[in-house]
Amino acid sequence: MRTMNKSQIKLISTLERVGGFASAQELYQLLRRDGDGIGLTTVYRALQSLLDDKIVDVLRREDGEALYRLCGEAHHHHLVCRSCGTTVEIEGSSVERWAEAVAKEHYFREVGHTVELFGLCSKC
Amino acid sequence: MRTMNKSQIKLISTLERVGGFASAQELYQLLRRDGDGIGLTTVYRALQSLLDDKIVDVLRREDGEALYRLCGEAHHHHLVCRSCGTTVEIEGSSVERWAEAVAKEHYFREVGHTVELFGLCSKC
DNA sequence: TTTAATGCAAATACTTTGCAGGAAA
DNA sequence: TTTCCTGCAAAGTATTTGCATTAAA
Repeated sequence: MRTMNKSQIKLISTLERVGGFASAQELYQLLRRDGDGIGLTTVYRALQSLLDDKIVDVLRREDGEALYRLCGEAHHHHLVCRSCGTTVEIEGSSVERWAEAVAKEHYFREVGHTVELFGLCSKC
Repeated sequence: MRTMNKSQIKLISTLERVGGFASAQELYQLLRRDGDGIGLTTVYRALQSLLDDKIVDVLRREDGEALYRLCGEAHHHHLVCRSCGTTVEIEGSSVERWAEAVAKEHYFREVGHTVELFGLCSKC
């Protein structure tokens, strides 16, 4: 069985609290605000472990910053407003199947995909 | 009409030569290899202008580095080997339609999308 | 004691900015 | 001259790593 240390557990519960996805820097700020004396390095290292153990997923914001979220829930993608940041979760089963097919066609293995939509929401 | 300076033109032709997408750092290296004395700053600034003028598109590599490519050509996506970097261009008309539909459904405007597949190619 | 976890500081890598010199109009 | 372009150096941001200390087993 997997071992899981305190920092990793803290990060998991913070990610649960956040509900969606958050960057390492944001998670760090949230924990510090809660009075936790955790260091930034530890946050990065714990996220890396969680990533290796496939407990969290990573994707990139438009500015290149890494965003982490818990896996396990139905895999979905996001429609993000590039002005105010509003995020809508979207379903993408058809995309999933398409990605699989393309990978197979080109003899690629272990294929993951990045599908994110960015635009302006109705308010912006 | 849009003005376009020498650096911007150099970058456009380099991007044409590359055929696909390339990072600012890569474009800089390519130009230097050709004996061009261009500076990295200028590469970044020219790319930013081309981006503002919607001459180029930007997407993110898995490690967060920005990749630029010319717009206008048939819009397609890529299947990238995360080990050796081999890139296969893939067609994605179904994805295009899906993205459009999702955007409309949520009243989003000016929606662009990022769809990239990363995996291991047959050689790796 | 032996191993794993932590934090600080330093190092990386990409990108942006301030500023002064140079080219172009 | 006046405006735009350029590059160097410095600053900024996210992330990683070396190392010594501490906590845990």
